[in-house]
Amino acid sequence: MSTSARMLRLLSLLQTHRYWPGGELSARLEVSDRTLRRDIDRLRELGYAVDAVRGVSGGYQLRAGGSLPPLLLEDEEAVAIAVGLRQAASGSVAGMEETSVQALTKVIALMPPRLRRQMDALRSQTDAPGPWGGGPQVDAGLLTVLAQACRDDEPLHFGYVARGADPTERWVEPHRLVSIGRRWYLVAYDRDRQDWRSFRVDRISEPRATGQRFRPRELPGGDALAFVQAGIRQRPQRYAVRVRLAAPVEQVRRAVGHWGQVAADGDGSLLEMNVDDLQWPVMVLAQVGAPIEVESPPELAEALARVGRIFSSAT
Amino acid sequence: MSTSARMLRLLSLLQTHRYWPGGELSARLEVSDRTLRRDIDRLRELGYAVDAVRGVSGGYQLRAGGSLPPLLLEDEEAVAIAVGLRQAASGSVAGMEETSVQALTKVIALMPPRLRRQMDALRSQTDAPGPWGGGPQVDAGLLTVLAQACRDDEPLHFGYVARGADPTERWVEPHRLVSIGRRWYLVAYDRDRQDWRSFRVDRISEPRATGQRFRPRELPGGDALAFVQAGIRQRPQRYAVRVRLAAPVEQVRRAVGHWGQVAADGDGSLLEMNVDDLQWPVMVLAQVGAPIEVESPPELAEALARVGRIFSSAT
DNA sequence: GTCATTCAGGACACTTTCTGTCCGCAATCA
DNA sequence: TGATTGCGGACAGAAAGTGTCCTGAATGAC
Repeated sequence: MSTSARMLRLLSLLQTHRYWPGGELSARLEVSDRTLRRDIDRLRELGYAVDAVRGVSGGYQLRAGGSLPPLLLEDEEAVAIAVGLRQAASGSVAGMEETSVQALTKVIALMPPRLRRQMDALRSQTDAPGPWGGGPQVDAGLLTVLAQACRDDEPLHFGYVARGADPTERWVEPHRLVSIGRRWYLVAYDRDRQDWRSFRVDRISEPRATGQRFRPRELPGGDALAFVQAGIRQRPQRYAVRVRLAAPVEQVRRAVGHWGQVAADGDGSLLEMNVDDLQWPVMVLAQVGAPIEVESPPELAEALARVGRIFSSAT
Repeated sequence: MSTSARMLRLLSLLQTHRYWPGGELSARLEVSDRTLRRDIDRLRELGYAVDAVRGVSGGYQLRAGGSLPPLLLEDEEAVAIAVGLRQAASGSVAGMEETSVQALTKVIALMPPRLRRQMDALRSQTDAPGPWGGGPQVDAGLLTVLAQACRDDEPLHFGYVARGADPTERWVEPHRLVSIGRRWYLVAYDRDRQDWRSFRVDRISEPRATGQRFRPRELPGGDALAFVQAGIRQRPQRYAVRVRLAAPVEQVRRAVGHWGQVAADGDGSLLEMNVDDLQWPVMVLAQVGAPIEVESPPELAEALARVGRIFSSAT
């Protein structure tokens, strides 16, 4: 076995069990104990912190060091990571979406097909929306295809349905993915229209990479996020929810999480949140289970009344 | 730079941008083009699939191969992975909990302190319970401490509050973590009581690893899962929810996700789910927003009626 | 304290690998 | 057709890796 391969193997061993007597390591790597010590030294020179314990039942272990060593993952671990990232990328973790997609793309691109199949098999279970799922679900598979095309400078074909328009076929040079709120946008140079456009990812269908490459252009202004924001003229109608609750702040906050602001209001609480969809606050209020006074919007009061009727007449 | 280090560097380069002209690579690694070709060959011998394109604007790229190459992650990517896995480990992804914890432990153990701090900083945002948060939230940080102690055979001190008992201090040899339903259990040998015990993780506090190690004992029967299941005599009271809804199956299923079974029932749907906590079905039913007929349990009907009154009287 | 165990690391001789330079060949694209 | 880029053999010198010594130091069992 070559030195490089052996070093990787050693790193892998140190990562899995964390604590190894030197004899065991040298046996597994089929080298003398001296060489093992040298290998350990090499790892240390590469910046990885390998601790050693001397004496009876001494041994080596990898400690967290200054930089993250190459992660050597078992198959299931890789799948778990991909699944977890997929969740994070589809917005279940605030603020991590873009980095998650980036990491996910990297993992997916390197995954052997069998692992990818395994991951897809888990998809039906994991992508299920659940009660909280509001708004169009983002397809993590789609995201990774787009992210990969951005990274590799590969031109893309895809179908696109613009707001209130007929389906069109696009042929673009993808530039960047941007996540705003709960939506994803692809900033790309449209080859047919010869101009920069931003596309809502949930309206993109059947992306086809060509395997070719293009020379990256420079986005005017350079800031993809600003470009997308400038493009969003009409925001979807939003509700500014403002509700008084006869329950202690703590209780309300536990139900709301970070999806809204909760303030004290006498003995009760004042809840404020901004949402696209009223089902969200309805669910929150159902969980709090305390008397409610809706200040705004009126639509929320109507929604509550409707659900109230249904619930009251439920046998 | 040593050969091993250069190989890792090359692998890293191939992972980040995916497509590189040979000249660029050899320049970055400060070696001749010939050596670069040899390095590429070495990678191929190690089992990594490196594609090459000849001719003008040719180059190299890493393809998904037979095995997952060592993942070389940027700092933010590592953090994203840790955050995503944390979510998955706390049960947001069904069936992946144990593997997620395993992968998470590996990543955390290798993370430099600065990344760990960064991750913890994100914790306040990501761990927020939100409207769906039913039941005690599992602390992923706690889980990784326990998982690591299991892996490294390190004895643990921790505080424990058994069901309906006073707080006690435990001194155990941790064996395995087991996830059942939405709960986590630690199977360990209790040194003071000199016997095997299973501990509910959400009742464990302040685990302290000692840095020592113990010689692993063999769990009688060998099956940690069976051991825990045998220990759970009295299950918490559960509700078998059975509800008829005047809404098409599709709509109901979208709201329910995989948290319950939905079947067609004439024009409407029949929803069945098993829960510990009735707030869950209440929220689901609030989202569906269709007329309801509760078959069981009676407690659900009461809960709905209570929420219905509150909603109806919300100004 | 004594002793066995285990990691640490210098020295040396030997082997192997690695590297750069040279070369002709093959594939690709303008 | 010619320019560009990857492929890979050959070769000699440089560099490294390796095993076998050795002594030292820390640790824990007795």
